[in-house]
Amino acid sequence: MILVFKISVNISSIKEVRTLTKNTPKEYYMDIKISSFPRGENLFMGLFSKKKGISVQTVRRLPQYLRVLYDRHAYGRLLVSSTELAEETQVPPIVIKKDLQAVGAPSKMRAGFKVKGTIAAIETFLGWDNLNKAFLIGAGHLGAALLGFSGFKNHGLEIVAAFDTHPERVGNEINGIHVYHTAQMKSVIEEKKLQIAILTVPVAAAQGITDTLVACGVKAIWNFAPVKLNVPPDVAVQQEDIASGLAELCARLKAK
Amino acid sequence: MILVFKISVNISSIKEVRTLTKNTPKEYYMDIKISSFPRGENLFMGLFSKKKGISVQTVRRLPQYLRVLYDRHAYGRLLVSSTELAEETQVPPIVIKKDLQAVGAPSKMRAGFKVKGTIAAIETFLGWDNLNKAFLIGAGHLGAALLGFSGFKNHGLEIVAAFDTHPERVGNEINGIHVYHTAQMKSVIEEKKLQIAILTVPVAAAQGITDTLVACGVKAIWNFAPVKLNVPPDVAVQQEDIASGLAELCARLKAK
DNA sequence: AACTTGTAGATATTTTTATATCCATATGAT
DNA sequence: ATCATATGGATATAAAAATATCTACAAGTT
Repeated sequence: MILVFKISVNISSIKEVRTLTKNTPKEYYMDIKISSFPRGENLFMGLFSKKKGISVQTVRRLPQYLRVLYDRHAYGRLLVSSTELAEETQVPPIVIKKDLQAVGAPSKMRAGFKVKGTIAAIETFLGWDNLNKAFLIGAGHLGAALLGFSGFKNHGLEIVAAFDTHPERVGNEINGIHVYHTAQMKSVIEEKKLQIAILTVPVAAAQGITDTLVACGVKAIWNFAPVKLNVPPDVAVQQEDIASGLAELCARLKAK
Repeated sequence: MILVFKISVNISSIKEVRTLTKNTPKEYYMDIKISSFPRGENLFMGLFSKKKGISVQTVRRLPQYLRVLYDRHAYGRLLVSSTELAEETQVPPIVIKKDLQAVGAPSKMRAGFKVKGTIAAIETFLGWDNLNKAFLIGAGHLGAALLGFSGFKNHGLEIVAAFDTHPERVGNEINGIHVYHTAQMKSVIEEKKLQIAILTVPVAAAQGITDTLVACGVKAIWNFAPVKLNVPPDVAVQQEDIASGLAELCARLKAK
């Protein structure tokens, strides 16, 4: 059997072999790496197939799509195309297509994605189709802002308790959520079987409270304090850092 | 001149040529793509050199480093290694090293990065070494939280005015910042020559206010409303979306 | 003085993410 | 009925970002 290779190389990849003595005639070589395969007809297809998970970036974009989908659903629309979603979200249509395909959104050829099914697919993927009970620590301005945001109920999150140490805050209700003293945290967490914590306390208090949370068996912490928290590997920490966004804005502003 | 090529190929890349007639003997070929070059000695070095900008991810990490650096500086430390920064920030040391090299942070071989110089390099890069005047629209809970955050002055941002439409908010002072009525926005912006807007208004109002901002010549909008804003290309919009973080947390939680 | 070690510096490689291309198909227009 | 067209599906390519490797060096240790 004769194998005929069609090779096209970029001449700049040629390297001179280290000449040990001055009189040796020069030699050259280059390294070759295969990184792509002819479409479809490869003799050894499937050898390199590896299933991938869904990327973090995709996950972060899903809520945007969801908002548009809710809107279209409210208007009775049955289908929505990636092009249309792109106009609303300013995310490129190809990215949207791939994102939705990744979460298994149902579609109809040449027409678009099915609104209802796509909503369901995203909500299921994120676990937003049933409510998780969460609680908040630190009922200051930011904490109050989060407690006042009713949208969380559409996002699978129900904040059922808040904690603080300030005497003038303890005992209050914010948006119908009772503010307990932090000292009661352990008993309330265990009584209500809470697993998701929202941390909006000052930096100095964050790690100490985190240790308590971990001891209480909390499995997820949404941290708004600008410090990295030390937790055991089975606890998920989601870090929100306002300064990151500002830095990005400043860098973009400077670039102009 | 003789060129000697040393070629090593992965056999799975071989493809069969489409045989047009049944009797033609089979042929095979493969495509070759050069994607790496021998270290240092390439004959055509520099041909492909293209200077790259600093990545978005790097920019977003810079504030974290800055916090640790401020702390070390306060303790009188002169040098800090990427390893040490890694412990505090939980960012891999190699990433830190590359990030700091990218902004041109000064260092000392075998000892680490110079604390003072690195702070200066980051602050200069982000433009945080001199104050930009900003204003905030929407003095609700979230707005008040941002107005109350004194840390912005370390981040090159000085909020000098706030706007709202609620009668009970207009005329107040929050953390020393006066709340004007939104109707006065145009005149105050022009009088104080403001270019950076922080948008913490409800979704329904966001685009309308944005149009006004653009008309007033605002060049940067930090948007906390969960909608994409339509702006001309010369205006920078930085989108903060609380739901993205929540989605990421939920996905991580589900993966466990 | 010779050796060990931890670090930045430079580059290479891998992984992840985004974008492009091509195709089959369903829809609507002609 | 035929055709043009917009779309998802599948795949390929490119770009961005993370991670790994190797070297030179300076500071300590023996």
